[in-house]
Order: sequence, then C-alpha cells, then structure tokens
Amino acid sequence: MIVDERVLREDFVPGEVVHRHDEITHLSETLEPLLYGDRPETTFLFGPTGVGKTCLARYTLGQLREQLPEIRTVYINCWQEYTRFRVLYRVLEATGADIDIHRSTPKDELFQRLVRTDDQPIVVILDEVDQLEETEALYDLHRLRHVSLVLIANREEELFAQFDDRVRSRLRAGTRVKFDRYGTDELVSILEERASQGLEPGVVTDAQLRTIADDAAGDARVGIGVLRSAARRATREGVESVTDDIVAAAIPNARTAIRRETVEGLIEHQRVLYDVIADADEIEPSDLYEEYEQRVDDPKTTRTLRNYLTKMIHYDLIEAVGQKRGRSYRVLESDVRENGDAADE
DNA sequence: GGTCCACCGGAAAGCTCGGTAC
DNA sequence: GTACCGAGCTTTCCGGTGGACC
Repeated sequence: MIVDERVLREDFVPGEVVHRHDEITHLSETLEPLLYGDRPETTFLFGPTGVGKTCLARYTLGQLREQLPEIRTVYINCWQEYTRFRVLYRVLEATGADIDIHRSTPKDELFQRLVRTDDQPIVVILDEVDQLEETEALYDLHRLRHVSLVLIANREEELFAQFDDRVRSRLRAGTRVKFDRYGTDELVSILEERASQGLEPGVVTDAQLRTIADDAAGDARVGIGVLRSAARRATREGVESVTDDIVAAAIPNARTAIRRETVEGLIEHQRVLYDVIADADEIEPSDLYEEYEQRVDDPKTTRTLRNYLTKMIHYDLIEAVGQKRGRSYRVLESDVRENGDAADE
C-alpha cells in the first residue's frame, strides 16, 4: 500500500510546494542578493504550526542551491539545539570546520573559527527560534558578514520580547513573511499530492482526505500524520484500501503520536513529573512535589522541578492554571500513555 | 492593613563530565 | 596520572507576588 514512506513524513520536502506561491516568491526575492555576492537581510517566517514554514524554507534554499551550488545551507531546529554552543557548532559542522571541537571548547573559539569560514556564503535556517535559550547566538551569526539568517517562529511579538536590546536592534529591520493557516481545500490538495506519491493508486478516497483535512483544521503536519497513520493501520490489517473506520481511528492516533515523541524526549525525572500530573488530571504544586518525591529514589530539589515544569509548559505537554498561589498543573489534551495504538508510528 | 504562607523565577555558586596539556 | 578548563545541569539563596487569615 505504501510505496514511498518518506513522502508521508512531515519533514519531507516535495518537488513542488503548493498554495505558497506568494511566500516562495517573497522569500526568493529576499535571498536574491546572494546571487550577486551580496548579503540578504535577515528573513523571518511567522505563522502557526503546520502551515509550511519549514517546508517552504528548505524548498526555497534547495532552489537557491541549484542556481548557486557553492552556497552552504544549515538547518537547525532550536528545540534540540537551544544553546549558543550547539548552534555555533552545527554551523561549523556544515562547513567542515568542526574538527577537534569538543564540549570544553570555548564558545569564542567556535565563533573565531566561523569567522575564518568566509570563503563561501552560508544560509542558516533557525527553526523554532523562539526556543533558543541563548539569543547571543543570533548576535554572533548576525556579526558574520558571510552568514545569512532565515528565522522561523510562531509569533513576532513573543519572539522579539525575549531578545535583548542588542539582538533586537539588529534584527528589527529584517524582512517578514507571514503564513496563514491552510484552508480545507488547500489541505485536501496537499494530502492528494502526498497520497499520489506515497501510496498506491486508489487506496484512499477524496472524501476520506477531506475528512482528514477537516479534522486537521489547517495544520498540514497533523493532516499528513493522520494520512500516514491510516495507511500504516490499513497495511497492518491487510486490507486493500483505507476504510472510513481506519481514518476515524487514525485521527486521535496521529495527534497522540506527535505528543508522544515529545514525552519520550523527557529525561527520567521529567517523565515522573509528567506521569504524576497525568495521573492526577490536575494537581497543586505542593502535592505534585510530594508525590514526585515518593516515586523516585533520589529526588531533585523543588527549584529544579520548577525548571522542568517550565520546560514542559514550553513543550505544550502541560499547562499551569492560575498564577502564584493557587496555581495547579494539568496535562494538555490526551494522555499519550493511554493510547494503545501508538504502535502505528 | 498587616502578617503569614505558597509559589515563582532570577542570579550565582557548586558539581559533574569530557576533553586537553603537561 | 593529574591539574585544569569550559559547558551544562543542579542547588542554594532570595526577592517579588498574591491569596488567606486575623
């Protein structure tokens, strides 16, 4: 049934990006100075999750590389690479200048090495840049005349609010490309494209794709996840085509899978905290700390737990209800541990 | 209004780990 | 082998905030 698994992944970059013509043109024009040896302005891609920001950035840079093969491009997801050291290291890695770099190498040494890689331009995509904890990395990269930045985030106001004055003043003038949510028809055609490339002909109907698109509510990441989950389930059940029941079962499953990936990235103590909150539905801080201490042999201090909680709120795994005294915590959406169909992913 | 208490989060110090230099 | 360095994580300390109670 599945003929090309890669096409059904959210991070797959298609040969042609549909329904984003204006945004592609805007980004391409912004990066055009590279073709003449000039440095383009920093570009921001703003918009909600699943509207194609990352896909479009990677697609456009792919197009640029066809015109300018010597250009070097780096994609960095700031969820994973959120420190100055890691960001600089990833850029160095792409230039091949990362030999002998280790965790005790001073960050200034990384920067100096990057200064010496100025023989060819580098375009750095920083995805989820609002998750960057050390925004000095942006200051560093902006200082490098041969480095151009494409910064991806959800909301402009929140992103700039976390910059210090030095970074804010340098990036304020950048170009903005804003993305709206896909309409249902647009999402249906995106899913049709993926299905035609990734699945055997006729295994999923137009009506089923519309059901998936309706549920995804403009989020292509969710829509593609549901399509993948449905195809896998149909394969496992040995049926020749996707049924409506399979689609219905795949919808909650795909959402759960996205959250589960995040939960699995938690360290042991964070996971225990998450479990305590999930078990209680909603819990006050004092009860949460007490229950956590009972479940682990070597508990962390409450200050460290507060750091963990802040992190999990950032990850959209939990939410804090209320402020200061009287606050409580609860998990967001469904508990990923309860879904037995997680094997789909 | 004053006090107590629970809670948050910033700042700084301490600790651990992986690596280098001698 | 060991002293040292730097990054990342954890802990300690403490000020700020706001609800509960008198």
